[in-house]
Amino acid sequence: MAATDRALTGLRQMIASGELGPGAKFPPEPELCDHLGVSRSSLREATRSLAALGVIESRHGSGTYVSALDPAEIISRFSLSVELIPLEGVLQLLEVRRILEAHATAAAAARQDPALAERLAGILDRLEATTDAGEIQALDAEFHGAICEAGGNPTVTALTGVIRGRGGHYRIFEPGADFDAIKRTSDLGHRAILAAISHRDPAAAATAASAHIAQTELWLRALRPEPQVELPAAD
Amino acid sequence: MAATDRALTGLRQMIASGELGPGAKFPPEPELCDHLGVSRSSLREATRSLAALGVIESRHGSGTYVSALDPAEIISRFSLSVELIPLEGVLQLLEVRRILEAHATAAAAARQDPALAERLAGILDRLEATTDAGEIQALDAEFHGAICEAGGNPTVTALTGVIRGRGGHYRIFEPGADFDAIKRTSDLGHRAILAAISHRDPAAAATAASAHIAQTELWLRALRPEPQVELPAAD
DNA sequence: GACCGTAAGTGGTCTGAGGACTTAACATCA
DNA sequence: TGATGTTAAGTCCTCAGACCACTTACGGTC
Repeated sequence: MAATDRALTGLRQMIASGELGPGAKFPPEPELCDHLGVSRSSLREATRSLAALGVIESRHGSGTYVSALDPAEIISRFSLSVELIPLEGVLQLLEVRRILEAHATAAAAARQDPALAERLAGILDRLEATTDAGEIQALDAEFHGAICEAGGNPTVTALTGVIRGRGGHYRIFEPGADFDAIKRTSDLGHRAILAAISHRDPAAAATAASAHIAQTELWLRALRPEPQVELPAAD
Repeated sequence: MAATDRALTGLRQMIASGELGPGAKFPPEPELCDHLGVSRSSLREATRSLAALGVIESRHGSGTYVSALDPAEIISRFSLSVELIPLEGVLQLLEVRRILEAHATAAAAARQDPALAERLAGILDRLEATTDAGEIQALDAEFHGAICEAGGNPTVTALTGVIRGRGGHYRIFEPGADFDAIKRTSDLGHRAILAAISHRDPAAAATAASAHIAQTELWLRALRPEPQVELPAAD
């Protein structure tokens, strides 16, 4: 087994075995090198790998620690890779978001929290009053994020957040030919979601959220058509 | 900005800008070091980070390449971190699996594919005939995996697969006090799912899948109770 | 008791060297 | 001509040593 893989396996094993729990501190690098039988370079490449995955954190001058191992935080790390996925993959991810967010929106509607409806109404008031692309994206994220949070599963909130962030890069809301129509449709979709939540109607909330995100998927397909399919290679 | 972060940002930028698409080859390390203004150590730590996230691949003796950037493959990389998440987080993830797999199972039921039902029946015949923990886990994964695949969204298949793999580590099916009762309930759940798919009843399929996974969540809670809550620290 | 400077501990970065693997060009032989 | 084995170039992998930057805690000073 290669040196870096040996180090990687060793570090993961230290966590998986329970030797080091969330927040625990690793021994200093020289000691770990000795223990794992690799050079400092290889050890550092292994720790970087785990840090990228959100499993450990290195703090300059302090030490290397096991992260909180919180699924929401780990999923957030995914944005580094999700942001590079091309359109075809983003559409697959948007279906995931649609399914999860429909569920979370229904759960939020079932919660009977007047404060939530009030907060959401305030966000929509601001959202409907602006035409700035960046502000639209931020308020949209705040709206959906608040709903997911009320849904009660932080993992779902993190996952939908990552996907929403990726979709936002396509900037559907740049002023252009169909800007007015798209913006109006989007605003209406948000109001439908809010109405369902205010009426404490989970089924309607799920339907409204699902329809709203499905609409986004259609816009993405229309605005950024897929590249030509490559000719099949003979092999 | 730190050296490794500079390299990381630079590498990601090369992909995000479209300069390098899926499968493209990066320049040799010395050239990249020059271009990014960092040493080879820092560059290599950056490439390791992106490799851990499934964004790039280094091939010994050949070169460094952009990965296929396929969301299913990228999600698979997640298993490295998900496998270390403690129970409380796993339960949050299992809810994600329940939601997604209910959806995928419904989609599979709507597909009207007799070959699928036949294949699933074969898997269940073998599953019901064994009491070996490892074999149960493998066949269970094959059953649910085949259904998700038929659902049509590879990203959903990958995500549910990663979560299922983590849950499997708890080995609910180790022979023990309640083994017979658990096994029988599980087998019945699988048959209910298959019946819904065979009858092309998406709603029933979603319900059956959801109930089956919810049952797994209950077993996990029961068999591996959460650790004691820590006393709140004064700060 | 509060503040500050110092020193030890620890991760971050750079340089240089040699090894291991892949790939393709080339020579050889049937 | 075609297949095969050899060679060399290209590239990533690993190691070692040195120095820098940051954090933390100790002890002194006011």
